[in-house]
Amino acid sequence: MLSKKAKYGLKAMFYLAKKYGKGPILISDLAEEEHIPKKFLEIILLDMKRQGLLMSKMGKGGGYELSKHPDNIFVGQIVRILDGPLAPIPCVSKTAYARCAECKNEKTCEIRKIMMQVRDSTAAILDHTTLSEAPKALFIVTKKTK
Amino acid sequence: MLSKKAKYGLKAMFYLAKKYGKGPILISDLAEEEHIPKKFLEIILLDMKRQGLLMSKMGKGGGYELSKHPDNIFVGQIVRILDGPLAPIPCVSKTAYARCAECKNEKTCEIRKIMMQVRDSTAAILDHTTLSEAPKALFIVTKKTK
DNA sequence: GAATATACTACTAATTAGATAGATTTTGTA
DNA sequence: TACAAAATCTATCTAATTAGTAGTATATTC
Repeated sequence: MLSKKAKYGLKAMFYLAKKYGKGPILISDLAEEEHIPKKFLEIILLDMKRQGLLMSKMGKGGGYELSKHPDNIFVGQIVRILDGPLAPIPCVSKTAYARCAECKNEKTCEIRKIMMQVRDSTAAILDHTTLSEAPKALFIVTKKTK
Repeated sequence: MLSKKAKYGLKAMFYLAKKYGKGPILISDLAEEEHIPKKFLEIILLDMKRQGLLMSKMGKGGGYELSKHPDNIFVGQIVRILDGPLAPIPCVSKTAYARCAECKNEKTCEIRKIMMQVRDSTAAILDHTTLSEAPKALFIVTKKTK
């Protein structure tokens, strides 16, 4: 499940993508427009600024804007910043691998094999989709013939 | 993220699948073999019995076993019972749809479009994989040419 | 230096995850 | 029929995470 934090963050980023090139946008405006609690949004935007996706300016005429073109910001990056790794279990994460404490044999673990597929397909979607477009990736599901 | 509950549940189900046809298995044995806290496992198995995936027998010689052939039990069912809907956001769930409170227009929501894809690919994997096999579904990712 | 913004610190409330304890019911068998 | 083994039920409990709020500090512009 995507947290509200990530959902709000994505909403905010898509909003800023639409306004890209028009100068800084106020947190207050963004919060009001997208129905996001303002103080919560502050935290979210700050997170993304720290990770380099946003620029901010204080004082009059200030606000937030994307630090690069929407074409170059992927949805996967945003989700990882706000919700952590995409992998459903840590033992299949590429960005935050961790062994399962109770696992007897990682190589033969059926759950791991399955969740690896889930991770890969999710990552393929989110890491090919940018803020400027509808999803690029196209998925074709076929049955493997035994 | 998959909860520990779901991970333990899957482990237990794969274990019972291996023992299918050999009569009831004790919770204690299962817990010990797979390193799952016994009392927690009780709850998990009971959940799955209530949903019809397991049969149990009380008293001496009792225990748990699959209620049908492993070929006919899909990983997606188990995950849904233990962790709820597969969809990353409620507005793309097929089994538990709910509108997002803050959403202005569901039809045009970019987040929704993306998460719909994630849901569909996840479901395609989990609902084509049974307890008796390695995953059946094969995923091919291609870039949509604009 | 006043007004306007973000940045930072520090809470709090609600929910969920991950269990544990102990009593009860069912069943096989001595 | 009594006993022991096993699942089942009831009732909590604690810790972590999520979601959000309040108030203060700091930077910028006019």
